[in-house]
Amino acid sequence: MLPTQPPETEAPSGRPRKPDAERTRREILAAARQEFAEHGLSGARIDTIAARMRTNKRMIYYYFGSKEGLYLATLEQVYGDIRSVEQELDLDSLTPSDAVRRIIEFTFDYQEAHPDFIRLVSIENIHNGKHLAQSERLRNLNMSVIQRLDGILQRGRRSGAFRSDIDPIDLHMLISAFCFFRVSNRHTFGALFGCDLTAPEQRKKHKRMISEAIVGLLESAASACNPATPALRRARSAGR
Amino acid sequence: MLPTQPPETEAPSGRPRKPDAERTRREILAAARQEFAEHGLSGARIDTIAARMRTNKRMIYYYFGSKEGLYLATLEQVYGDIRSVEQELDLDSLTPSDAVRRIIEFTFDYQEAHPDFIRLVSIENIHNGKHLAQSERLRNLNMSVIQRLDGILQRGRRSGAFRSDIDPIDLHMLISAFCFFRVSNRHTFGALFGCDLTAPEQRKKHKRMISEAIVGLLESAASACNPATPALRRARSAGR
DNA sequence: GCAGCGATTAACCATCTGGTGAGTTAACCC
DNA sequence: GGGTTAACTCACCAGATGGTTAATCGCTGC
Repeated sequence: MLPTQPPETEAPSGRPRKPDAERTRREILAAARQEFAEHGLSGARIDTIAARMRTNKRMIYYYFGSKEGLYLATLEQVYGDIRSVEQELDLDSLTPSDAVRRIIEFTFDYQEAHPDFIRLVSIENIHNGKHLAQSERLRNLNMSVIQRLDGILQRGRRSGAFRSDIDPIDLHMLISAFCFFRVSNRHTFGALFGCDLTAPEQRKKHKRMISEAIVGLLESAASACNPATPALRRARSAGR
Repeated sequence: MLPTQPPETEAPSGRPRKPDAERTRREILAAARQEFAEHGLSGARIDTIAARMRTNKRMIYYYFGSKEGLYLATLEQVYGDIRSVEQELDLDSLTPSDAVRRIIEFTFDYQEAHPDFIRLVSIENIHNGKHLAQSERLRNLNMSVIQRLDGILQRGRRSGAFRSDIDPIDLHMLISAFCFFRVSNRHTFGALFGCDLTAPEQRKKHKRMISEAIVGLLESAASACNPATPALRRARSAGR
C-alpha cells in the first residue's frame, strides 16, 4: 500500500499463497484486536479471528502459542501505540497550566478516538490485570507520562501557580479517570440517564469541564493566598 | 438467620430437600453475582454457578430461563441496591457545597466497598449496555440521583455559591468517573505505575482530592466575581 | 534439482458448555 | 387420601471451542 513497506503488502490476487511472516503476524494482531475488544478474552473466538483474515487458524498458534498469548500481544500493541503518540507532545514551551491542559486535551481526544483501547483496558481489569502484570515491557513503558507530569508539576510549584500536595501519579489518575469513564461507561451511562456521550456538544462541554476542574484543583490552594497567581492567570487567559 | 425471615432460612441439615422458592432464587442470584462479577458474561459458567449453591443447575433455567436472563437479573439486583442505599442520605440540612461533598463521599465509599458492582457495570459496558437497555426498571431507577443533584445545584445557584453552566448529569458524571475509575482500573493502573490504589492512605487522599476538584469547579466561576461567596465559604468551613 | 526450513493449509479431536427431557418430591386443597 | 401443582433432581445431548497432527508449499543455498 505504501512505498515504504518492503516488497509487497498486498499479494497480487492471482497467487493464493505467498509466505510473508511479518504481514501474517500483523493481520492476526489486527483481527485479534477487533475481536478481543469487541467480546473480551473469553467472549472472543479463535475461529472468528481466523475467519477475519486470509490465513488459517493454525497460524495463530504458530505465532502466538495460545489464545492468551495472542491476547497479551494485543494488549502490548495497543498500549505501545498510545504511549508512542504521547511522546510527540511539545510541552516545554507552555506555561505549567497550559501544559496540563494540553495533556488533558490530548488524553481526552485520544481516548475518545480509540474506544478499542479503552475496551481492552477494561477487559484486562476484569481479569485483574494479571496478563499485563506478566509483561515487563508494559510496566516500563508507562513511566514516561509520569515523568513528564512531574516536570510540569515542579515548574508549576516553583512559579507559585500550583499547590504542592498533588503528585504526578495522582494527577495522571485524575486525568485518566475523567477521560476514560466517558468512553468506557458510555453505554450504561447513556442508557441510564438518557444522554448520548458521543454527541459533539457533550464532547466539547466535557472537555472544557474536565480541564477546568483539574487545572482549577492544581491552582486552588496556591491561588487563595499567593499574590503571584492572579497575574499569571490573567496572562494565561490572554494567551488563549 | 433473622426472625423477620418467614419460616426458615437455613434448612435443618437432616432433611435434604425442602421446597422454598424464594430462598432458591436468592441463592442463585448470589452465586450468579459472584460468578458474573468474577468472569464476565461469557467467562461465567452456568455449571460453576450451580456448583456454588445447594440446588441444581436445572433450577437456573427454571427461574431465569437462560444465562442472559440470569445475568440481567443480577444487573438489576446490583443497581437496585446502590440506589436504595443512596435514598437514605440526608442532604437538605446541608449547604449546597457540603451536600455535594456528602454525595461524593458516599459514592466514593460505596463504590470502594462494592467492587462487584463496578465489575458488573464494566462488563455490561463491554456488551454495549444492551442488556441494561432492555430493562425498563433500570432506566427509571436512576433518575432519582439526578433529581437530587439538580435540587442541590439550584440551591447553590440561588445562593450564589455555584456557577450555572453545569447540569446535574454532568455533575453526576464527574463524580462517578473519579470514583469508578479508582476501582475499575485498579489493577492495570496499579501494575503500570506501581501503586496500590486500595491502600488506606491513597484512599483518603483521593477522596479529599476528588471532593476538592469537583466542589472547586462548582464554586469557581462564582467565586471569582461574586461578592457573596467569600462569606459563604467562611461560614461553610466554620461549620465543618 | 534437491535438501532444508520457515510458512501455510486442511482435517481432526477431546472437552467443555449451555441447554433440555422426563421423571420425582413435598405441600396444599378438596 | 387422591389429585393438582410448584419446586426440585438427574442424566443426557448437540454443538461450539481451544488446540493439534501431519502433510504441503515455496523460497534459499548449493
